[in-house]
Amino acid sequence: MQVNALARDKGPDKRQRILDAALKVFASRGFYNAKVSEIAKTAGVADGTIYLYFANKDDVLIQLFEDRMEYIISRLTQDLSRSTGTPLDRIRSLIHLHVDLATHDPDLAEFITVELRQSGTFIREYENPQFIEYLRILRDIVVEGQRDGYIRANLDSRLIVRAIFGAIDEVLLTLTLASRSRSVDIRLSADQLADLLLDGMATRPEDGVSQATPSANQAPRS
Amino acid sequence: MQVNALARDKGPDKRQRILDAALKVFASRGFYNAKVSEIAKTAGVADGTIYLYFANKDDVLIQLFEDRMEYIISRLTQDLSRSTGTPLDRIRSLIHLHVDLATHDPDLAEFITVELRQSGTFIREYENPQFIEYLRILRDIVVEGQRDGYIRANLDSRLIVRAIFGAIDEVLLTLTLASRSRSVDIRLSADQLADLLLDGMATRPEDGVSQATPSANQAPRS
Amino acid sequence: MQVNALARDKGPDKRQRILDAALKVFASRGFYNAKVSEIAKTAGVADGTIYLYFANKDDVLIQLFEDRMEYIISRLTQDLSRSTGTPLDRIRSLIHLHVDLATHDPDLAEFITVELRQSGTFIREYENPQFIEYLRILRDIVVEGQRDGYIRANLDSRLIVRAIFGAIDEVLLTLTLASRSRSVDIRLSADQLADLLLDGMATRPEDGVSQATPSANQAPRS
Amino acid sequence: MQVNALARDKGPDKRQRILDAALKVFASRGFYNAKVSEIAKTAGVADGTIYLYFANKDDVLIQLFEDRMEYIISRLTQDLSRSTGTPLDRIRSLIHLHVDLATHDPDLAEFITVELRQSGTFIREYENPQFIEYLRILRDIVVEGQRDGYIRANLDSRLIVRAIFGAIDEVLLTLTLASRSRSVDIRLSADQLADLLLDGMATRPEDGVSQATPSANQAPRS
DNA sequence: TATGAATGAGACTTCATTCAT
DNA sequence: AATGAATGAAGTCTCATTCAT
Repeated sequence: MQVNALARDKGPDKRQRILDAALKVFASRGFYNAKVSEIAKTAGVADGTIYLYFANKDDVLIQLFEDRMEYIISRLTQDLSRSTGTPLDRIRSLIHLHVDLATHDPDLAEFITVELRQSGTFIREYENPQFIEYLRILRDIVVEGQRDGYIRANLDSRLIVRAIFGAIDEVLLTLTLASRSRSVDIRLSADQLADLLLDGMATRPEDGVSQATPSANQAPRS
Repeated sequence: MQVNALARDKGPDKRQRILDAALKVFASRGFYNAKVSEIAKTAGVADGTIYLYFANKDDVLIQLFEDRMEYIISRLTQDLSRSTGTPLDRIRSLIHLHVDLATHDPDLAEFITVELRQSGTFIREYENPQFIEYLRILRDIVVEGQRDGYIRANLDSRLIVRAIFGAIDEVLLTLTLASRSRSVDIRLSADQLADLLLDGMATRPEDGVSQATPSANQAPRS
Repeated sequence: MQVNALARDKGPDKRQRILDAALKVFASRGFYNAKVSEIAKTAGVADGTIYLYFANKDDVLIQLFEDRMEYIISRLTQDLSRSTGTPLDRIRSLIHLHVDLATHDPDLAEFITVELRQSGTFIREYENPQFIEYLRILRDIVVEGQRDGYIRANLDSRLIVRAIFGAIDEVLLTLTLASRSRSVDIRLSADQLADLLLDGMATRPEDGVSQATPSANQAPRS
Repeated sequence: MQVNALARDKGPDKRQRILDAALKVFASRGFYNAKVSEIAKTAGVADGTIYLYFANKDDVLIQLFEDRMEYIISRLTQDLSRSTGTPLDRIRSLIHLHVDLATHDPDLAEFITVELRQSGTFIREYENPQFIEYLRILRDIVVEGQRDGYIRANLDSRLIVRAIFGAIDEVLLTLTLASRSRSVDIRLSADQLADLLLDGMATRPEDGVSQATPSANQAPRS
């Protein structure tokens, strides 16, 4: 009788199918150029069906955000809980996770990267709780790192967090767009990005004449 | 210089008045929610007049980009030519310039920050030459810095450039949105951001006692 | 009698439950703003069930009309057969019956009053046989009254019928809408309305100083 | 420059053309079945043009009401100011006016007759000020007539007003619909309706065998 | 050049109706 | 007989763009 509970009759749940389709369409056209009818066609449902699961087009965007951010956060939480390293190690993990996610799901990367910006302008009142949660997780690591002496305490933790996020975000956007044409060594990029953010771009005395290899750049743990 | 301060009725240039109006409207509503008629009203011209200077709404966006990026690049070129320091100093200057610009023209900051992202999706074929030029300038500094040993050569220069831009961009977005409510010490942020990108967030041996952290907590490195 | 008082789950008759629900919804929203799904919910059935009993939404309206008009006509026939008075007395009875019905079932009053008008425009081809029957009954009384000298024969009987109906209809609409807010003495209104239609509003010689009481107004008084 | 003031460039004002078209379409299809595009086509304008003059479809209905009721009220006021007779004479004038109007503009008659009912349900919050004004004018006459002994004071003036309006309204609706097929002597109907409402339908002693002529029925005769 | 009323394509959304279960 | 998720036709309304003045 009640097919609501599990609802796995036709593929992986119609709501999920619609969200998947929306991700694809939003990523390729952008939210405003995406037509509801195109999402419907991509999802293999009728136009009206979308309105059985979502209040309107905006709501599709919002729920898609929440759905994907939730997934990202759960993956992040998993990875971090497994990580036994220093806060710096964990930030490196976080960067790798992002790069991995973007590699496996370029649409998601582009979507998050492009549309997240608009959410400031688009729906000013929408507070985007999942993204705030994401920033909070990252900030907790930074604060812990500052407390324990791994991270410079004279830097504002919120600024660090934003800088990290911005750098990752932009690099991912570039890589994603680039990888659509030519292949890029994304894993290498992750390491370099982590090096840059953790150790800075300036050379150091101990770097010697011929700069150290990436691995050698890591916080000295001899 | 900006002449929109006076903006007499038959203003300095109708085209410029329209661009100024577009900046204001795009910043507050976003490109897609901005109505041509609102730009016209803000500029004090008739709707049709806009089409005497611009091919269409997209073209207003593009020309606004070019106009503002040109201005930014010219400011940047000036600042850099004046600067006699190392490439690292010049990057620090660049960061300060951005923060200054954003402080003086929050609309511009929000516009660039938000709409630039879309230009990837929005007009895929539009190559955004001014932005490319901007990245080129920054990259030249980085490459020079790597050649002269100021910047770690094992980092991909394009990645460095993107990371710098992403970090600045995100921090500016945050600061701009935040400053609309509460006042923020933006100049301090510029310095910290430069410290972070140039020197990294990890503490170093030579950081010594000065750091405000419990020295005992510092990453064990013996 | 109305059985919707109890309306057990497998109620008296699903068709009747739907009609009762439709009356409620049509009265409160009007036919065009009423949603089939709302009727279904009110009736406690599934949307699709309605189409087992009715061809479409229009058909619900039509059958509801016929159902209620049939009821009104049967009540009317009863009352009139019981009445031994003159045609004028019977018209007075008819007016009272209407006012009584409207008092006991405001939804019905509003529904008939508002939606009947549309049936002229709405479904031009629908002849509304029950309403025609209603008018025929009223007309028979009038014609009889004219034949027997109770009613002025120089007035067109169809016009009299329409005028009576129109006056009742409008007064009921007003009373119904008004009574939803404040309480109104509806029975008194029925008497006055009958006085007006039967004896006219102009004073008469015999009315004397203190106008005649309603009961004294009854004709004939030769 | 400003063509707004007079705006008589293209026929009798575009707003008026749209209202005229709306009247025609609403009368023939009813409000809910009327399509905005049909109004536009009938008016000879583009769909979008309608939204330059009206906020939405509902607004067209409301403004049409106000426009036409204003016209009716102005005609009514003229006629009544010219009339030197008793309140009863003036009510007779009012009835004649209505019948004349309906004769000359059947669409208007049908529109007012059918759609006015819905305005109770349709837009409950809309108070329909013009109609209220109309009722007020009629009621003033009735109250004056009661004060001066022409109209029976034991009848509630509001009820009289509603009964008069209802009777006129219904008779007009019938006549209008009927006259679309066969020709009807409408002027005669006006007289008879006035006789009925003013003097009632019951015969009177003085009516004698061959009922009194309309003119002889006029009050007062004390 | 400038205007701004007018245009009309096209998007979102609703909801009566269907049909597989 | 009953369900209610799904359908998709169709309507309202927006707004970039045009063009007669």
